[in-house]
Amino acid sequence: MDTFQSLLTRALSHALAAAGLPASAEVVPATDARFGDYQTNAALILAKQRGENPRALAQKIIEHLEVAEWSEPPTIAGAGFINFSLQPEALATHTAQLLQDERLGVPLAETQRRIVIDFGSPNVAKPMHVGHIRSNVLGDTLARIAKFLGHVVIRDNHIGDWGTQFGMVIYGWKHLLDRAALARDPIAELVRIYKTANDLSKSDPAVREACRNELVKLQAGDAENLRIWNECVGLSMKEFEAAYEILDVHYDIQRGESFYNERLPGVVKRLKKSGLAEESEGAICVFFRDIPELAERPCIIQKSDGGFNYATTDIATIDYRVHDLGADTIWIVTGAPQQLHFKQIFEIARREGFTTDFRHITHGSILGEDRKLMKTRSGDNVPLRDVLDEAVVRAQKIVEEKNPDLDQTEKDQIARTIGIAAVKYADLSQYRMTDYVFSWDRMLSFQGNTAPYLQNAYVRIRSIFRKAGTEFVAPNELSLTEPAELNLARRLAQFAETVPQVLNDFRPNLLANYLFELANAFHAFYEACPVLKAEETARATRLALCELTARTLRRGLDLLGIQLPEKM
RNA sequence: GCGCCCGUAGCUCAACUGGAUAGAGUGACGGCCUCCGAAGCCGUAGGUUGCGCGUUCGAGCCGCGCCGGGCGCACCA
Repeated sequence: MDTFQSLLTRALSHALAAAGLPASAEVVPATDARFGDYQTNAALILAKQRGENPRALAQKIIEHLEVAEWSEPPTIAGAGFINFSLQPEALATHTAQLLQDERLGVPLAETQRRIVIDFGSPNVAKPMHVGHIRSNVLGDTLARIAKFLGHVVIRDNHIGDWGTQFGMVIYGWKHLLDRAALARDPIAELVRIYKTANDLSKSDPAVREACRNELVKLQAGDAENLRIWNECVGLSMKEFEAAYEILDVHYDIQRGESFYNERLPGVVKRLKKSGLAEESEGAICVFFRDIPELAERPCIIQKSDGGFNYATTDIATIDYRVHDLGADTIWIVTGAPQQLHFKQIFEIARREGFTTDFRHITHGSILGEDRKLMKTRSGDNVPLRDVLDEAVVRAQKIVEEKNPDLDQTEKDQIARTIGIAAVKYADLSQYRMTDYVFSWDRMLSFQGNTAPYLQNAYVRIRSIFRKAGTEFVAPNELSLTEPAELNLARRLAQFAETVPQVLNDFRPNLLANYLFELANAFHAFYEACPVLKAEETARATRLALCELTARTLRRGLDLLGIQLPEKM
């Protein structure tokens, strides 16, 4: 089924053609309700190009517009806008159709793509902290939406399981490990031995040398070091999996950096052979002398000591994703600091002849109280688990206060659903590029534009259906008369227009904002229009609106990776 | 020094990619539970969109220059 926006856009194209005008123009949602529901500035744009009077041109377009099936007669306003107001009957028909549509009107993407989405990428032997929420939640949501729009999606967790830090971890494991502490909290103990080894190696050259030897042995395939490495990876993975379970974030594949290890020499050989890479100051580099902003910034793919680095790994990773996984599109979700790196990597891939659609999807940082980046090293970062635990605890208090009569297991379940949702939504509902200072209260707010507000709308609907006591049957016809009913129907119709828009610039906050407005329209409807007590036709219509709102909320929140309780 | 990102109500954020009188939440103040769940609804107050030029019918959005904050710039990832 079509959205009103696409129906009107098509009608506009026909009208422009009929009027002998260039037929590319767009109808967009009205910027303000007092201008109607949709608008187009086609006349303004064309008038400028042709040096004509915009209002006269608008009049000419209107004469050819055939939109009576959905809209009141279009009007000209302001400098030459054409405004459309949907007819109540058209909205009623549309709402009835949405109730028959599994996809709630959301169209499939025109061309289906095969997308590898790289997000999360935690490092072994390091704890997950608040900063990891962003990449995980953003990447997971984009994956869900891409999939819903019909793309083939492969979510890949590019785990940091290889690299120089393992020299210190293994040294620490052999000389500093406290087995009891490891059993209690494996990651904390791994961090401790890593930090200690790191500190020691700074002051003691012998330790530094020992660490480097452990690394060399690991890379040479030493059995014991491999065993230790494996155990560290296993312990970290267990920790990650627990977080993913709580966050409801999932991966299709997990290819750590170690997976690409044996491919690295081939990468360097290939790039040297093709002339893209050259030696400089003992290292093998790719230069971008023809690109001004990269001219002074070569990309090192082999260090002067012969070792490889993450650039080498990332080139091998692209290779694997395109050739082995068949990706035609790769999305990499990371923080903004890595922008230069991926600019280089993508440029190398292009020079090698890759035609893949590469996107580096960056996000802002979570800052500490000092307005500085929260770094793993600095120690003042907040562990992910603490945030999630605190979220649940705060939710428990409120559930206890609002709904003390529920039994305890139900209360716990609800608190978990609400608390985790609040954390995820706090991040998803804002523009991905903005930095913000971490604050418990902002992340764990349950009022206003928050997940619990949306969940509450859903819960109110579930409550109505429990009281109604009958299975919902979609009526053939609706009759929308009250302003609150019409408003809600309008919002419901916009879901299909909003979801695809998220992927234009990778902005889940557009969907979050939409859902907030939908919930707001529902709450207003709920206050203004009694459902169960209404007379028969109004009751049927209102139940239908409730059902469609519930389905839209469920689908929309599912795309954001947020779950719904039946009660709260 | 060069490059990227951000600057919007006291605070936290929107603004559908250049549209009309810049909108929400929160905090403050005032109303609404005899009625489907008040985690709600309705209202009031709050703005030189960091500053200055420019582009055009029209700028929070585009260009140039400043100011402030964050991040990155050769062998860590």
